[in-house]
Amino acid sequence: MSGSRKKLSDGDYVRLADFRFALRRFLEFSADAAKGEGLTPRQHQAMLVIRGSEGGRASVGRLAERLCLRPNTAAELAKRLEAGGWITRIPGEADRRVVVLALTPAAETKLEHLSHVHRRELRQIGPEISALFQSLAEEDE
Amino acid sequence: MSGSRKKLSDGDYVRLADFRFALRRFLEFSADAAKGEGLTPRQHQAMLVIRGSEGGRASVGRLAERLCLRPNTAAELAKRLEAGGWITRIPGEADRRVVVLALTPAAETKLEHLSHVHRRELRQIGPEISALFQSLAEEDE
DNA sequence: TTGCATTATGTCGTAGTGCGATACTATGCA
DNA sequence: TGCATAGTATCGCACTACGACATAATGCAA
Repeated sequence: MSGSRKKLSDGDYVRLADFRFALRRFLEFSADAAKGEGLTPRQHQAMLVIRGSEGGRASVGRLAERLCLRPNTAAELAKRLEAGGWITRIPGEADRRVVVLALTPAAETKLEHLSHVHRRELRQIGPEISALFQSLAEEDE
Repeated sequence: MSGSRKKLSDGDYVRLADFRFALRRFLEFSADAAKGEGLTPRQHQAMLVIRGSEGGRASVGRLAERLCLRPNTAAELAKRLEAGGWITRIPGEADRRVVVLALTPAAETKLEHLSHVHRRELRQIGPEISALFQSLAEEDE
């Protein structure tokens, strides 16, 4: 068991809270960056899922899976993305139930900028987060 | 500069997307754990902020800062926590504008359980996340 | 082929939550 | 004493995720 049954110390709570705070700050950074480009955070995340999928395309179902959303929510998200001109819908070829989503050139451009900024931020905070993981893994006697 | 101006590759997007996916899965895990205890995710996070603060107590303002919320939103969160019997309000002694929030015994118990589960999960995913940070930091020629 | 469970997506109404605008009290300084 | 500021609280609004439900396509079995 190696101490995982021990009562949590004040320090344990501080470490857990600090970890969540670091996570939240990153999410805030990300949300602000997206809003700065005229996107909602979810729209940005959806665009990244599509671009990071096989062939730069993703179905509504894959969107739901990778964003941890119910399928109907992903469908609404796709509708808003299409209305904003960020994606195009391509009817599935093999299975005509599926709809394949692909980024428009405008979305590609915005996503590339956002991704640059995000990678830079992640490289910045990487060591801090890793250190927090490290301290969470340690036992304090 | 070291290549941060280079065009992003397909692999770069895959890595960024994988990182976000790992993050979301943790947040889903956390949200599910909170709901399993009859708490909203925000309520759980607020409880952790309070417990992880100096003396196990936090003002509404600190809650807002550590949860990246506007002060009015934090006030509403505190109201719901009090209504649920998770916190008690203590009028500030030095400055009577502030309200100090402290966990009830019931909240302490729930938070301890949730924190155990969270620490276990974080120890589990730590290596994976750290590896993702590592791959994001690398240049791919 | 027909029948039917299953899958993928879409629609609608609802609930929760965060925010802006605003207000109120307390503080502290000129 | 007067007044700008800080901390907290209230109200109405907007967004989004979900459940319930609907629709269309698929595939398997008889």
